[in-house]
Amino acid sequence: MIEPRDVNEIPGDASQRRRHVMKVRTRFAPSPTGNVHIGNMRAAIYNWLFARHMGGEFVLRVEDTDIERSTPEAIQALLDAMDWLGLDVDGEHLYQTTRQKAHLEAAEMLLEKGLAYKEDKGGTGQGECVIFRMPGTDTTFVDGIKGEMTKKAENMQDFVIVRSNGTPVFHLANVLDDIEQGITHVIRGDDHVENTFRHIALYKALGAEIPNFAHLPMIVNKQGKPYSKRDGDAFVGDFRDKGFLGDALFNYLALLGWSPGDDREVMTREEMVEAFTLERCQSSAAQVDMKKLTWMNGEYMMKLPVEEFNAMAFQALEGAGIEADPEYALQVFGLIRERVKTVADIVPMVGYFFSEEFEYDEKAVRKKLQKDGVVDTLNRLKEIFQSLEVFDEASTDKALHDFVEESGLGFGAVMAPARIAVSGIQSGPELFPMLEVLGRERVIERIDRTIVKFL
RNA sequence: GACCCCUUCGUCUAGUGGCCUAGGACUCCAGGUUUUCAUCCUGGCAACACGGGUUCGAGUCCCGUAGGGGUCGCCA
Repeated sequence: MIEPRDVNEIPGDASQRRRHVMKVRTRFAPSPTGNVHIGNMRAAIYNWLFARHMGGEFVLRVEDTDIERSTPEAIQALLDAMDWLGLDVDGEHLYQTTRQKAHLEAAEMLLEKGLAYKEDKGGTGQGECVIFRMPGTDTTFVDGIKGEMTKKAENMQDFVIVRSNGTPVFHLANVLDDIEQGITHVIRGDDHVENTFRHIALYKALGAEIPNFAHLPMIVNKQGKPYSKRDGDAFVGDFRDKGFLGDALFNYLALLGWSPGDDREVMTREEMVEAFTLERCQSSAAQVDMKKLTWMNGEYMMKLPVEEFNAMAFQALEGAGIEADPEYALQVFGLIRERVKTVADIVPMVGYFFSEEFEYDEKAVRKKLQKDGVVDTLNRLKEIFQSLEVFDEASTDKALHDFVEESGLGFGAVMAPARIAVSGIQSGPELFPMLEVLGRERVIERIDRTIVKFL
């Protein structure tokens, strides 16, 4: 049996001390319920980062003891989410349901040693459950993030480890499985701090070496309360649906409660792995800032290889039920590529390229189109475009400039109506490349339609 | 209520006793670039929760106060 002082009383940073002694191994132990909370996912990210930084291993344990919710689909969703974020796992996954026998045997052993006892707790008549006896000594551990934590013996109570129906309770299963998987560092949410005192007692009773613990602050909403479904976007899937990139969310979440110590924010995986330490983690709660996430996502979007961007755009189109000629679509994507902040921006931004039923922005029509002279301008523009030998970016650009010059109209008085006539809105890609992609036929047709409809 | 923990700009953070008249990023505002929008550039607004100590010197150390959070299940 190894005494706790081995872990807690040697001065210096335990994680570094062990680096040379044993390989670091961290874990992610989610319940597969179909949705992973971002707080949990951030914990997974920190575990992953820490393991990679230390040259150790990161393993997965699926806590699937809730039979009703732990469906194959839910497990797959969990794996997909991890894959999306690029959290690669070492070794085989451990499914907790396969461990029940071992859990129960351990409980039996504790019973035999007198470290646990049976009782009908509270006299509820549910039958006897197995209760772990707290040792009656003060407990101290050094949290990798929060520092030294102490709990007095009188403030700790015995707790149930096997229910009267014979199933093991979380505390027992969790500790036993961490031992089984050789976990050296348990990095988890703040809500487990109190459990840690119990778990340490269990490790001792089981004669196992106590791992290092580190507790991450919670992610909270604007009111400072734990971030929940009510606050929206509480699950990893929500972010994927909103068009965020896995790499961007990873980077954002990594920085929510940790910083490399310098001014870097948009960082590569390698840079984050290199810089990550628990000592640099924050010990106070953090709020998600969607604006900053969106900004960061935009940074990642711009760096995305063209092929990847196009693949995502095609997928988005398909998802929206838009059928498009691939060649034409590719040209359209090129036009909007650098203006997109999230994948979800794509469809609303390209709608008018693929349909003649696009909407006209009312305000734009009123302010820019329904003015004296615009009919003439558009008619003239149409004639010019029709007469062009080649209809492309350069030729439309030149033609329009010439027209502006000879007519004495301002650029705004020509460009704005032209843009609205062909796209319905005032903002968008540069006008001339856009005209080229749309093609002469569409452009002229749309100008005609605009005149009939509004002027 | 008991026991633990937390507290720097609106938000994420840098800061480990002098380099801090507190730095960066996002947001917001103003100007410029782009004769659209987005981008980009420049500038600006904006914080050490409060009160006591310790010290020549405190955002940094100590003690209180206030506020916030977590936990107190045969949930995980």
